[in-house]
Amino acid sequence: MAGIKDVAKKANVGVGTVSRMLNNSGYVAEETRKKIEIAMKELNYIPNELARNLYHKRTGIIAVLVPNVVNPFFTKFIDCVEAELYERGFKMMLCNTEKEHNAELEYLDMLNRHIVDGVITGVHSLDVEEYKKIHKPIVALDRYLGEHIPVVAVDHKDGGRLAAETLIHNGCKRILHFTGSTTVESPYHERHYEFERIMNENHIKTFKYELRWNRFDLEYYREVVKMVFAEKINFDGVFAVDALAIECMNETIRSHRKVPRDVKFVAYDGTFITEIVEPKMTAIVQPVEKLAKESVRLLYNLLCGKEYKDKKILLGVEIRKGNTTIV
Amino acid sequence: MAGIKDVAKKANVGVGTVSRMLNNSGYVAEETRKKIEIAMKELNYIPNELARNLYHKRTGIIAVLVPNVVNPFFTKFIDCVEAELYERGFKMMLCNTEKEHNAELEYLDMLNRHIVDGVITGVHSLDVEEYKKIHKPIVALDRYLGEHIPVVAVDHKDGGRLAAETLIHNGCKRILHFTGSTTVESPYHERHYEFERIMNENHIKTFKYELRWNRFDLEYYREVVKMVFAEKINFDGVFAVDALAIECMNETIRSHRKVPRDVKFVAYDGTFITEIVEPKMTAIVQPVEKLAKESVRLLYNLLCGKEYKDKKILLGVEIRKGNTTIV
DNA sequence: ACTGGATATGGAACGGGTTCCACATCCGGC
DNA sequence: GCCGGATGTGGAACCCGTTCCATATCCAGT
Repeated sequence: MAGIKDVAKKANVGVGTVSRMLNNSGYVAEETRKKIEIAMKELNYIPNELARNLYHKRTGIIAVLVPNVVNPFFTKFIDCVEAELYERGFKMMLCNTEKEHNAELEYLDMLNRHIVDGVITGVHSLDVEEYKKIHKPIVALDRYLGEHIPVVAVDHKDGGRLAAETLIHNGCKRILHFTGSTTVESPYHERHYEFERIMNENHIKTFKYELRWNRFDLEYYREVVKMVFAEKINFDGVFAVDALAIECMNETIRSHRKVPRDVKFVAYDGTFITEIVEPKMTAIVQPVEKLAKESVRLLYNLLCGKEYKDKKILLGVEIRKGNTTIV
Repeated sequence: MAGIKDVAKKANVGVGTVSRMLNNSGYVAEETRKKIEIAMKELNYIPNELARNLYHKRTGIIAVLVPNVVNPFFTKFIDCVEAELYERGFKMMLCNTEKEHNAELEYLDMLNRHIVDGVITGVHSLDVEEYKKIHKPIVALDRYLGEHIPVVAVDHKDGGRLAAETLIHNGCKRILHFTGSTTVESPYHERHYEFERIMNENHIKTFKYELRWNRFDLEYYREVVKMVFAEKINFDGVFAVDALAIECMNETIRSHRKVPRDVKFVAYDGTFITEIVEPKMTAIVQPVEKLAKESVRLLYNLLCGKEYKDKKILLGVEIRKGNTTIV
């Protein structure tokens, strides 16, 4: 409860002197320092960050927007971003936009209301127009939000290529291919275009299913798997995001077909869940930690007012061979 | 950039009137309202939340501390807490204390520095003494932090009983039992005490392994599994937290033993990962969503200054039968 | 005509820091 | 002895809203 004025009075100095001492700025005589120190201790003084923030117009808080927290890709992203922000003295405000569709707007508005200093958004929902209005530090994860907002993503085209080539080398002829929703503009579509292109080139049949926008939960993936299996398609290869690939594999196993003998799987993302299933999944691995680091780095540059030439950062992907493919 | 003063000047009114209008408090004539509205629009005025916060001594931000974000139990907890806080108009600041051991202290200090209004802590590290000093809204998840801090937890004793009885009914005679670290005081130990008690009562041999404090990651679990398997113990039942149980099962399968025929598994927590492995795991399920809801409810009561009789909230657990046990 | 409550408004004080300017002192150099 | 830079200090102004008090008007009731 004690404020800087109380400290100043108790120590018989001016408020300016106390402030200078607290911030180690300007001159304060050693003797005065001690007097103030004693006064602070006696009054149990703790600076009120709110008042500081008001003056400096910054809070040291970054909002991170994700469509879903539970999806391991986003979980890991959040985890890494938090660590990276912490390193640079920032705190992370986390926002899950899945349930409340107006949450994204609300969190963006926080930029204007000076509650957060910047935003990292991995959300794939809002109209791009909303972002155009805002000229504050924003970085996008895997999403195009207009010219002025830098994007961090992986080389999805290469990811699509790796997946396609792997399934081809494994001799797959009839492939289930689950793509993201095309209602949002995002770099990730590249992997599906490239995948299809290569499959076409090689005259391999694919069965393409477009997933619904903004659903990343297990329940939905189960629905999709049930639906697809009901069609009794004869397939020998699957390309899908981690959790969906896994659900698909489990259903395959439950239908008494062997993996990888009868069906090969390549998962996209390569989060930890692809490593805890048996057989371990072959996966295209996104370097989530690097994505997080780059996102924070870019945002930090924006915050410091540095010029960023990096409007788009593209990181490499790798394939991690598991036992859902043979070669 | 425009402030309330600019608006007042432009609309030819006093700042008080503008403020009253913004907050819908006190009287403002309809005509004046319109004038102010126009001025606000022209100046593109957005209230500065920071100034508001300073006056009201609140930020609407709650810090949530967890030892690990990636562990699905905590992930789900965070997810639910965020949603619940959002409902009540609060934002969540997320802190992972795993990497930086002083992070916990720093985030607690935010309470004093008025950066956050309250704390929900699921962290199992800091000395309880640190918490005793703080008389601000704090709620603990599954951890005792002293008389004055309410705890939300599940009935671990019952969980231990359910696990024990299940393995016994399944005819297990030699059981691997992985317990949490006993260096922290937490309600969760109850499950291990009860489990051991029942096993002793029934003269069933257990092999007990105490896990290291504050490690919830896969890498560590793998190490533990490798270590235990190296001992070539002959076991027919396992009781462990989700991810560890899964790693254990996978290693079992890789050693060409059949699940559940040769070895039965009961996982503790029952997060989604126990549902995506084949065979699906039998698990003691913690009602994470309820834990989150109760945590937020208690914290909210503290924030409102309501008396809480609820110093300890105990929620029920359930067993979800999967295919890693037979009966 | 008088009174009192409802309606309406302006502006000073406040919340708790930071910064800057004015001013004072001390010391070394010429 | 004078000058100028380094050292040191107090306090007003500011950051941007909120609240409260003083003041004013209007209208209905008696």
